[in-house]
Amino acid sequence: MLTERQAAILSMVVDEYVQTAEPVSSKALVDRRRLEVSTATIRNELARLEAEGFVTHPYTSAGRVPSDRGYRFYVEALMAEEPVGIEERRTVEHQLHQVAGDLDDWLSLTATILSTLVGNVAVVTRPRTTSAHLRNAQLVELSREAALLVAVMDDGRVRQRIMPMAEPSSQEQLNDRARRLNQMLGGKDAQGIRGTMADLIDADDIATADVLADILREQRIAEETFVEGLSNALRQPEFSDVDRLLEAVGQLQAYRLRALLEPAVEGHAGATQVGSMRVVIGAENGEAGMQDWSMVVARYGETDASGAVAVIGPTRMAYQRTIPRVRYLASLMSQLLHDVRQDR
Amino acid sequence: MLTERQAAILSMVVDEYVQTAEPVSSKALVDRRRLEVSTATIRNELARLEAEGFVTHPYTSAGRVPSDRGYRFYVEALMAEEPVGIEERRTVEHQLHQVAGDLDDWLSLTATILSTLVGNVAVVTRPRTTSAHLRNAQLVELSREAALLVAVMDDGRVRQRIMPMAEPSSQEQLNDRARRLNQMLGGKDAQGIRGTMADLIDADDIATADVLADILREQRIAEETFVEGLSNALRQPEFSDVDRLLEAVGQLQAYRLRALLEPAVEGHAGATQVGSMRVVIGAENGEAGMQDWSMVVARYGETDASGAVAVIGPTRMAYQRTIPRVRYLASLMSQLLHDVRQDR
DNA sequence: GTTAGCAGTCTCAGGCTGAGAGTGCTAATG
DNA sequence: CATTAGCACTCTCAGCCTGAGACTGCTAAC
Repeated sequence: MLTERQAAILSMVVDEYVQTAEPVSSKALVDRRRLEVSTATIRNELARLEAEGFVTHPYTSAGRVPSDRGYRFYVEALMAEEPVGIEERRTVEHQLHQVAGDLDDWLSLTATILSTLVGNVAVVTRPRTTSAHLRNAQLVELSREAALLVAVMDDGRVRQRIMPMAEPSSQEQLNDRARRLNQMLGGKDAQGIRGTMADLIDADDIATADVLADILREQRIAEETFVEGLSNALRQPEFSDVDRLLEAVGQLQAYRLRALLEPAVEGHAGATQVGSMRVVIGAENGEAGMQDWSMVVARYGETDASGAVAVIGPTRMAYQRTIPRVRYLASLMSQLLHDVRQDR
Repeated sequence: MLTERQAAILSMVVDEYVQTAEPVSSKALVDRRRLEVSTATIRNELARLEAEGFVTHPYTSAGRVPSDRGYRFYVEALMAEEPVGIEERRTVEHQLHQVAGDLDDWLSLTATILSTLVGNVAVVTRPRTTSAHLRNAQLVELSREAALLVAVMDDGRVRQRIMPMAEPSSQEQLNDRARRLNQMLGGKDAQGIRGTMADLIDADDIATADVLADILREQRIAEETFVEGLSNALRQPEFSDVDRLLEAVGQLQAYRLRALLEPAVEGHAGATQVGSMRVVIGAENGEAGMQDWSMVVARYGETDASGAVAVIGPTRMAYQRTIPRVRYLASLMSQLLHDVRQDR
């Protein structure tokens, strides 16, 4: 459907536009790419590409800009990925191993690294298990009437909650209570705990079990989603106008991003899979107000506990660079997660 | 030094300018405030105020704008605080009691609430103790070779760290180890733990104690500082220009805010105390690039564990509203913190 | 199929202008 | 002596215009 030359030209248009953010003229292509043909020939080809819907015209006498369809074709058929260099890898891995072992640190650092690598907003979500199980609960004395409940879950979350205690108790007594609860509730998910609650007699035990079930079920978008690099993204020329910029700041709130990410990870939407990754371009995500945004998403983790690593930015995005880098960081996260979860 | 009328006029200029964000003309004052004198009289007074440095002129034929000195005088002598209404209090307290008991939740929610209340960026820092003490440590089995160390500190922090274990151990054994460590290290600060380490023999005990000391000493700005309301602040007319806006986004990074807040809390800088609070106006903070920003800061907590609640925004800030609201939320936080820490 | 050439289209920066908003000063007033 | 009317003067700002420049699309020739 596209001749070889047309494909080559489309590819150049995308590359050029991604780099300069200016509509690409026939002259620019001939000059900068040293083509053997004249601008008129290019113009003819561009006109055909436009007829097929791969590029558009902002106005009569402006150069060409890739359309969503153009980007899509580019990503699927034309693009040569820019591999993650050795030096780049070394730096990233060094940074990641720098931080002490804590899942949260890794997630947030990964987002930061990815964001600087690609110059756009990076989002990393915490791995979600189909249903979290209690690994361990502890009670720490705060005062005679209140204790701090610390719950460790098998998805790596650690959550704390201040619990008023009906019956004043010492740390010794709290230890006993925790041991008892761990014995009865350990390894169970929220439903399992609720099921066991009938067997509990002590009021504080029941209250604690109740809170534990709550915590297991709880999902807080803000805490589950690590977003970094807002200011990186905002430096893009597409936001040189204040309204657009404010609009962007609004759209890039954690909870909105989460909503955007969800379908992409699940694989609805027009998203197409490219080497285990999903790339959603422009209006392909159905979201209103997000028609000019693209998203590159990779899952990481295993089937029973997986999260997503993603980059979000204007459709004019360096897909060549972004896609391999998202894939790379997702694979690193998979590895880290695997190490943490090994032989349970 | 200022006549009563001059003071009244200055006050009106501030009020008017805060509201409209437009330089205030003599006519605007007479019209909107129904003054009994003519615009010419006002002009004379304004000229005198300008000679004294309380207001300035952006250009020859523009109205007047308060200077830092003008705001300072206004805050200290003229302003009538706008009290926090009953209804407002009710909503805030309702929201705060809504969330489950966890210090982090309160801190972040407080920042969010404060930000919406005053329409600027709100910053809340975690209470810092002179030196944190270990309250309780737990070890949870992750795999045979790794455990999750969960440390609860007396400043309310709960921190986790994945620990590789030299000696493979079951949860039972980890429990024993935790009990032993709590006995020896409980209640100690980083220094105390390092002092006790000589008494430990087991390699894993030593490694764990080492990490605990680390955690106790550790201070992470990102985790200690809750910043909310960026997009609220950016809607202010002073950021109608993209460069300024981007500049603002850059300045409002957590680590920068922390640097800004520190001296204000300590009480260096030109900051002056107003009813247990500090108000830093414009260039009074020495920071370059922050000359157009003001800051209202209140400490909360007790002498041995205190944090700060603050609002940061353009010098054109509704001090009347902001100051009482910052004070109010700081007092709420003090109360919450007191409840958590009672009779230790 | 390619290309030179040209007319036509559209944007954009820069200059110009008149309206409008304010001020500062002066001289008159109570 | 404080106040005020009045006026000349200053400066901004939005709107308009314009010419340069950038491209395209088409035509006709190669």
